[in-house]
Amino acid sequence: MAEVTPGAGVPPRIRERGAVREVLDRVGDKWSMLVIGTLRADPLRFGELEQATAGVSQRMLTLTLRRLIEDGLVTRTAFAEVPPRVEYGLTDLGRTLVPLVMALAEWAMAHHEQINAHRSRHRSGTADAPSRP
Amino acid sequence: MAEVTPGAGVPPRIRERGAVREVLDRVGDKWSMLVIGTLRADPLRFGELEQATAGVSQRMLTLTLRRLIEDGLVTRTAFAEVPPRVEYGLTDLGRTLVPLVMALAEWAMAHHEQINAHRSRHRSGTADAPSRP
DNA sequence: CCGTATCCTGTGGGATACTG
DNA sequence: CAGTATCCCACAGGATACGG
Repeated sequence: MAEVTPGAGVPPRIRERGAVREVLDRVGDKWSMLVIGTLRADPLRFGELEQATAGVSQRMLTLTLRRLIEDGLVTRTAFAEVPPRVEYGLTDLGRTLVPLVMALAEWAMAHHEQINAHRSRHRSGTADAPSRP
Repeated sequence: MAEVTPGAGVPPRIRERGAVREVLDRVGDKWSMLVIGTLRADPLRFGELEQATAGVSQRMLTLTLRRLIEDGLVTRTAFAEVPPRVEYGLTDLGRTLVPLVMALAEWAMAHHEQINAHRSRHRSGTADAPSRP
């Protein structure tokens, strides 16, 4: 982590916190990461993206894409054809996020069962928490 | 649940998607990642956590911690003293998330300026998007 | 000191219908 | 096909006040 950066008077912990908050506000929503992961291989059309990202509404897909385009993570290419065709793909910047998305996916697949188990245990019995808040 | 079993009828892409959605629903909120990152070194008391996680309200810190405890990512240890003392720390499972948080932090610090620049450009001029949706 | 309870607001996000 | 517009609800999350 860039401790070398001349942070002047700002402690690195604070800068890190702000940065994490920023990135979470941007890609921590319900669909951004999923869209980026879906586009990791090659560009897709709107409809393809809609199908691939099962469960997303047109509205949210549009909004998500707009935000990602504004942030410079995704490109939008409209072909002047009939019927109209639009393709979305990752920018170089967007591609730098792909490893993180994949890491997140791997972590999730590796541990979500364990998490669900632990959660269920708490929900039902609360068998092992004597000092329950 | 037998990951060794080849995904029967379910394509791996789908499982991955579901897992990503799940993990994002759990740690993709406003404070969870931040709390985990803050606890990465050693356990902290409630008040310390509140100060370290600048901007969090008591309510949200409580709720966030409860969810993390339920999911088995964080431990809560209450010492029967006067005045009362409570310490929160990461479980082994929680610790497996730390590298991801750090990676996210590094990505954010490396690219947030570029993102902000791109966003500003779009907000003001929209100088380079002829076919604006 | 460590929370919980209550109230209140903004907004994320779904459903649906319409346009170019 | 690729969106936009509108309505509406649920809930994340802040402020404040109170309990153990």
